[in-house]
Amino acid sequence: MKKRVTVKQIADEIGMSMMTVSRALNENGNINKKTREKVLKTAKKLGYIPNFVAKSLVQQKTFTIGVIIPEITHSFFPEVIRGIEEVAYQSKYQIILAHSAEDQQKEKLAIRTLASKRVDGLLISTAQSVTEFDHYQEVVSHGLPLVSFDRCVYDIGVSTVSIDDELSAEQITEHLIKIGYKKIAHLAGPVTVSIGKKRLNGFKKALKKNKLVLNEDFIIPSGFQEADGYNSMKKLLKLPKTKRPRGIVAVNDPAAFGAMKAILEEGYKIPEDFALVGFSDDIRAELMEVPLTTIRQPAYELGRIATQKLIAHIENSKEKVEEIILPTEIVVRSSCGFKSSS
Amino acid sequence: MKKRVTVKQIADEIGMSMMTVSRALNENGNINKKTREKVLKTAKKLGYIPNFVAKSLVQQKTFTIGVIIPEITHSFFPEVIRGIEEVAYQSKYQIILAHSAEDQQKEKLAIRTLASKRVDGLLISTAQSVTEFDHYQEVVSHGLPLVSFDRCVYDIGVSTVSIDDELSAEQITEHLIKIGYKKIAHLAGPVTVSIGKKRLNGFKKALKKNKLVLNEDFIIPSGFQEADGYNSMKKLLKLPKTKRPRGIVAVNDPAAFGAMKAILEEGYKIPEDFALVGFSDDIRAELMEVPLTTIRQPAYELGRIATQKLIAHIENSKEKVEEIILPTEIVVRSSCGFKSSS
DNA sequence: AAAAATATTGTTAACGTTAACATAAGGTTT
DNA sequence: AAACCTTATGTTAACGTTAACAATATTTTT
Repeated sequence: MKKRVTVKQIADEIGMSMMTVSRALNENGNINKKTREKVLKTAKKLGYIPNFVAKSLVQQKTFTIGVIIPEITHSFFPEVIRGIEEVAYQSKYQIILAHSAEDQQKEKLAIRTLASKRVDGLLISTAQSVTEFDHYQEVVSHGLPLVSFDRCVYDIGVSTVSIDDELSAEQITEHLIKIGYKKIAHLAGPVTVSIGKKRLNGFKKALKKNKLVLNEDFIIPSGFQEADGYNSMKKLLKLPKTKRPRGIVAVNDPAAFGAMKAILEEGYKIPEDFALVGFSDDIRAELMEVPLTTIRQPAYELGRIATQKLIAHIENSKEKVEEIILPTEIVVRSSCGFKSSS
Repeated sequence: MKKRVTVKQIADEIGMSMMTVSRALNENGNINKKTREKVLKTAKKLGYIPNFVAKSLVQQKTFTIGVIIPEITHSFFPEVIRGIEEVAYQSKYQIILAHSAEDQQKEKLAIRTLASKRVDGLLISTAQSVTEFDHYQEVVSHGLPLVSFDRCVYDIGVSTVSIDDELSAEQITEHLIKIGYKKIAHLAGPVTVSIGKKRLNGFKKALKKNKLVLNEDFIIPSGFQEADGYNSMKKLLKLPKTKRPRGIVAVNDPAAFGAMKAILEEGYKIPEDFALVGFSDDIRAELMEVPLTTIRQPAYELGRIATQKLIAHIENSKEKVEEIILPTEIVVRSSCGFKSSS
């Protein structure tokens, strides 16, 4: 490997000080036009590549954002990442991507590593298995800006960007109720995760509002993965027929896909035997054997806004901590058994 | 923001030298057990977070890998990234993710930025619009390890990890021929990109091998996006009926989805009017209105292997440059019109 | 032409860490 | 007890850059 070219070498080459070269390369401060041209020419000639590591050390700033997501293969997250990347790019930040794979330990470690790498800020969507938040608190107390998105953490003094999970869950549950379903179950996410809890609350609220009794047995602790939905639905199908629900509200689309698989596998029909709705409008939702009624989340927009907020926090320590809520939309397809009146 | 805790502060606190503290924290070298415990305790007490930026500067190593991908929303890439992340994680590397959005300029800039950030290596899948490769050559000549994956660049002395695009394209084209189609068109990717060229070559080879004449009009310059496939197919559909192809080999699944849309939109049937095949087994392929016959690529595995190879290059400058080729599998669904004999 | 203002360049130290070498303390061998 | 290991710790310099201040050259003002 060639010896790397440094500012010093450029300086020696043209017989000037390092500072002058630095100034020329950064186009700041007062500097003679000719000098600058000479520096730039020499830099090019020698194949100079600036060393951001050294620069970061001096300036205490890396222009890097850490992004921690729980599951990159859910179509929601790549969309979010696209939004994140785009805004970051415009503001000259790069992103370090870490994948917690829904695992608390990995998430903790990722946070620590990213803090060590001195990212300027952190964007986190909480892993499913996370039950305590000391690790967030820790970095926050060190002054590292953090924005919590999608699966948020509240009350630790950070901005959050999400949709109104409770309201959306209420709406989609109510949609089932309006169609006429009365016995409705919820494949719930872990309540330690914001969206798990909020969607469950929304589900309950819809029942209450419509004066339906809440059957605790119809709240099935599940998870965010397809396999979770599958297993939970299998459990429901083991109930005697009269004790089974007729409508299913899954905590998200992957779980709904799993439930759909379980239902169809046992020879039941959707929506004739079971009405099913999901949450998040996964890219596959409209393509499933029975197209899935779901809630559309503005993933790309969410990524953009979370990043804008984070950069605002990074660049202005007085930036207000906010809970930002983005609008959703219910997408009615056939899995809920709704007959359009047209 | 709290003043950041440094090795020096720990050293002062316990009245020892920075070097001793450094040794204790890194668990290397000779050090008294008691001293080490004291250091660790003090580090914890003060809330010490090691500064990798400084460490990177000294050790000329960042434990960071740059990953540049052209389109994060194609389901292929998130899978690849999952593989990359996993292997990187195991070897204690982080990944900086950059999105070229199929744009040459962005790709160039990303490479330069990542080189400046002193990533230890680079993993690149070439953007669609890339026509020259100086920017690869440049970093390579600076001694920065690079592994080219999926959409590869050859003859610049870097390892490549891909599937056998030519053979796979030949196989899937031949599959159409075997079913009985003779007038087959190819929605081609840009030939400046490896997979564009290789898949086109495979297509041609299949025709030749089976003694079909190659109609140059049936090679439609297209692209990797759904819109590209849609537009190209629309063009084909404008041809008088007798001049139209009966089979369509799309350069990848998104392009095939676009073509499918165009075909169905005009009231034609698949496979009755047009047989259609794609490439890459996008997550949606099996769920489409007409399930798509395609080539399955081991995306996750590809990410893993590319990363293993890159880390090998990083950690051993004598590591052999290789062209690694992974196996594919043809996935026959209904869009090709194949009737299984069972 | 002296004084003042401006433009340009240079010097020193710092960012936080570790490599390489140096020293000291204690234990062993002969 | 002199010579020699070991083990533990310390010192100095370096990684590549820029901030803060200092100095000099040039231009403008009076």
